[in-house]
Amino acid sequence: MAADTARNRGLRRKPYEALWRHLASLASLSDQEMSMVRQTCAVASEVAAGAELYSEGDVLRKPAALLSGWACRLRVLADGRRQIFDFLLPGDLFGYGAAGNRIAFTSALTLTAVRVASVDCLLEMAGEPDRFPGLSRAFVAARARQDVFLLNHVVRLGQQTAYERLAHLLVELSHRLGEIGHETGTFVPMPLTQEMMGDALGLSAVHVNRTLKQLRRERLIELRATSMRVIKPAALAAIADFRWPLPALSSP
Amino acid sequence: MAADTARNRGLRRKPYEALWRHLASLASLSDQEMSMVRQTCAVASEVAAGAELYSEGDVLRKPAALLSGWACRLRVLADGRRQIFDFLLPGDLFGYGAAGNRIAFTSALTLTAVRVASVDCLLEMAGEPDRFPGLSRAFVAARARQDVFLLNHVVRLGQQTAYERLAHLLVELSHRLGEIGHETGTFVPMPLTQEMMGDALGLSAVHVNRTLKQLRRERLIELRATSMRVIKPAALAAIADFRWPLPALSSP
DNA sequence: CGACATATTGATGGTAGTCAAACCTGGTGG
DNA sequence: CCACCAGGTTTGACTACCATCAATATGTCG
Repeated sequence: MAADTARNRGLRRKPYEALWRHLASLASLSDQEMSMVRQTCAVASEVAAGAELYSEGDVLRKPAALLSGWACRLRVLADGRRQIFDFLLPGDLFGYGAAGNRIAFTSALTLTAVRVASVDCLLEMAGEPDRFPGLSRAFVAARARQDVFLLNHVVRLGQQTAYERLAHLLVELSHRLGEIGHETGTFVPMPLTQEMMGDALGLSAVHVNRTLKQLRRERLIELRATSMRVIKPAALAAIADFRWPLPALSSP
Repeated sequence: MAADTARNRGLRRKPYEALWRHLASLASLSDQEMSMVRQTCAVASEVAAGAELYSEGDVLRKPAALLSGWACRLRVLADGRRQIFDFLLPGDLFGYGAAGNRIAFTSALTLTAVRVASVDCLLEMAGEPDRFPGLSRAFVAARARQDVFLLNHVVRLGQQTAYERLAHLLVELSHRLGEIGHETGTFVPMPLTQEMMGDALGLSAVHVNRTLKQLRRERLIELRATSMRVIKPAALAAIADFRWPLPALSSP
């Protein structure tokens, strides 16, 4: 099984670890809330790589979390060009609309085999800020975080060179992986193909390849088949004009 | 109808007309709600061109509507490069965060002199879906609309050529102006300089100029100093792979 | 092993950036 | 009234970044 090899290589992780770490990084959760998060992750389903999680125009009925594996939100143009809006990493929430909206404005596609858990019940809890302030704030922050990533993405695409774009994407992913327990400076998962990076960054796969080569030559990163190591995070961040953390979020 | 003469002259619109038309295009409003919208617009303040409406990181305390004039949301990079995320047109709401978030992730800048009205009270009404379903749905839809514009913007920047990007932007603006009473096919306001278009589309002002020239040569558009006429909307939309209207929004 | 996807490298061309100069146009003030 | 100026537009010449096409590795899985 692909899932086994992937897990054996890295640390053996509990099914709930990514979601738990992710939410905890967004707001402090009560014992009860943490317990609910763990319970939620107990029931998960496997989805193969390359499958559609939902499609543009769908009614969003099934809020969910990614427990393992990667996915992306994207749009496919009439002539087959693809634009990836953002990547979904383990621990990320998806499939719930902003502020009452229930229609998907993008499609979502798995990039690797993934494990998915429904978070219906967490989302309902988050709707009661008085009883569950932690979860409530975490869900608001999760959405805000996604909005910020999208704005950063616009800046990458509009203003940065291929070199800067790639640096920016890699630091961003590195930081996000850090939040779910992968220490920066070590080898972390990187299952994206160069074509996927190209579809996200508005570059051809060939040019992604050449640019990665340059980053490697300069000893800023090190690449393996499905993992990566950021050697000089600060240098990469400087190249990319990368900003982290998110602007502080107000409490409701 | 008073609106007709106003439209023909291109000026002398009622202060509330743009906001009223905009909200009405998003949801049907009750008489009471419409009356409140008009009252809200009775108190407005003038802001000069080039002023900051709010700044990245600010706490959003003053939800407002643009009654006249244009503005934009943007970010300025460390080295002075600017990326415009979207344009605010008369009738547009701004300065209220998504889903409980109260921090501005972008700055907002006026591009012309504008008139602004606080919509605090409308926003509060929108928070009571049972009493004010129309306003409530309109505010949700307004936010969803902005999200869709941002996603479209990513596609423009990532996948389209300068020619396509400009066509896409112009059709989008043309449609939005249509919603607030400027008939497509006639001369409509276009106060953007070529530099502003470039900052939005990730192009140099010089290249915007050349590309506009091409669109004019092909008799797709006609440009005056501060106004524009889209001669062949369908052709422009085809070039840009433009999609309208928004995906239908579900009722709450 | 053979089929297939992905990565790598080279050669070539087109799209769009940069630099620079000229040209409007509307506003200001002598 | 005209000179002047600032900001915006237009055009040309040159450059560079990145796409495309093509061919070869490398790797993975049935």
